Amino acid sequence: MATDDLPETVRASKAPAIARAAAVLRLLGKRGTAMGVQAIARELDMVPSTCLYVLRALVIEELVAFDPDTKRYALDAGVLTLARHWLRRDKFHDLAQPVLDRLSGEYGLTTLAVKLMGLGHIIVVAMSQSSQSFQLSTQVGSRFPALVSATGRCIAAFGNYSDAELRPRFDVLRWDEPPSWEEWRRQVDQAREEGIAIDAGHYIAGVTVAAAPVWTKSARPSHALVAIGIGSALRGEALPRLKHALRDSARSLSDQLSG
Amino acid sequence: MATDDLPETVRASKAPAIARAAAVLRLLGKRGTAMGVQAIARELDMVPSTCLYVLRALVIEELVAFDPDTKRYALDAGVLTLARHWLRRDKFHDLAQPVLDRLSGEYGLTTLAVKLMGLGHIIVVAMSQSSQSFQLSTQVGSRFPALVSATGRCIAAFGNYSDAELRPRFDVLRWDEPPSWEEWRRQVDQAREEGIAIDAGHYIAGVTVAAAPVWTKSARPSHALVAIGIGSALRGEALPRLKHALRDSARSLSDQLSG
DNA sequence: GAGAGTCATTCAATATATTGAATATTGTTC
DNA sequence: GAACAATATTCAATATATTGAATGACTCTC
Repeated sequence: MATDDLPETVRASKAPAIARAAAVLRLLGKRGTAMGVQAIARELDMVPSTCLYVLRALVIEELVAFDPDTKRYALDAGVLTLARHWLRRDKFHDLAQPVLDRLSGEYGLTTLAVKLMGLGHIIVVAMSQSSQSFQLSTQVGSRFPALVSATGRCIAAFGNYSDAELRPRFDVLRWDEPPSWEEWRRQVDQAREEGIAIDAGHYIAGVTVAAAPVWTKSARPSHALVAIGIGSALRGEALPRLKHALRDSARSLSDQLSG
Repeated sequence: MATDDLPETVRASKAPAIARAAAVLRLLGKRGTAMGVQAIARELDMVPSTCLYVLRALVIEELVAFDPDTKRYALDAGVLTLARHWLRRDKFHDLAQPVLDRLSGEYGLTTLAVKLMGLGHIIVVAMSQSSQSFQLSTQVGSRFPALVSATGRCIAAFGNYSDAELRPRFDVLRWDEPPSWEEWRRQVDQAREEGIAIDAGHYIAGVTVAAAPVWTKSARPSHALVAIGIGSALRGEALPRLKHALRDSARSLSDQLSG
């Protein structure tokens, strides 16, 4: 989920405490600073006493740290352990990392491997940056809206979504230089033909982004490889070569993951 | 917690669903492989239907991924996002990283920053390895028993725990070359005098580990800096110098964190 | 290709987590 | 330093999550 205000999420579920707990964790993550029971409860529309019990349970599980002096709650290191476990067994992460390193080194840019989480958002699961490229800094675990930038065109091109599903999501995106809906649709079509999507300075001015889909077995792509280059780095000859390399790498990964 | 079989954890709490959810997450993390409802329920002594509802809630929160084909559940990338948030605002992590990098480079060894979670265990929150050192590989998020190795002596020396608390924990530790209780107590005393703890090949044969405590404000140290060197790298002159450097760095971090 | 065994899933009854008002505690203002 | 305001926390009543038996779906065996 992403709503963070937990209206139907809680009501529908048979385990609402879990939805509340997750919302608390996300809130504490977003804020960063430690928060009191009341503040958390207000933010999430929870009853303070309920919030307290949720927090206590999370403290026991070491997902939340409690400072007895200030009576404030913050994320605890337990979340790190979970993340490490995830990274250890994710096949895609393992296979993608060396590919990213090679691409980064060869073309002198930043590369990402992302997991596509439907139409909601994507999550960066691996990253590699060339020593020469400026830190177009993104971290593993970062989330971005699904339809933005090159990855967004990739999802739209290969996800078989209807315009009715895409349009409302598209309309709320934030770009440096927003494309019109028609323009974007054309670029999506082109991405479908070429097997790779390009964002030429729309998402971030002066930055070119390329994204190639990776399939595991389902009808829709589950992941994508992304390359990010400062505009000048991908002028002329370089971009076509990169497109080939990225597309081939993505295909190769798809094969390995399906087999 | 850590028991993972959730006996009193669930019963005592006012939000048992959260304890169950955490246990499920840890189990899925430990196993790595995707699991079915029944298998998870059996492992954790849960009713299958309850387990199903817990899993569904976790899937909605994107902490668990569900494969509709195989009907198996596994950790999802959402845990990454939480971890990233934790790393972003943890003051200790931010301050410790450059210190670790400097120490690693200067002495050609692997350094860690760990968070001390009471007498149960410690969690690695930052790491730096010198290019020349062999990968004494440990990852951010790794957990170790609290009392083992140099960190263990550090905790025992500065934590003000009674022998009655320490002994049972000590007796179940696994070492390459286990020290006797008396021997260990002497080493703990020495650590208290010197302000830094050493494990000379006990935990892992041929590997010397040093750990210096970091205080934030409470009576007990909250973190520690750790240096790990292949035996020969810390013979003779090198070890005393490293001890000084590590202790000074830990002191300096303590000051910065308290201020 | 039928049958047994396992698995995921549903459903109504009950044990229980959630609620909000009341109390205790903390921090703040004059 | 006292009184206030805001917060954390407790507690019993109720709305509800948990339970386990029953159903449906699946896979493996002969």
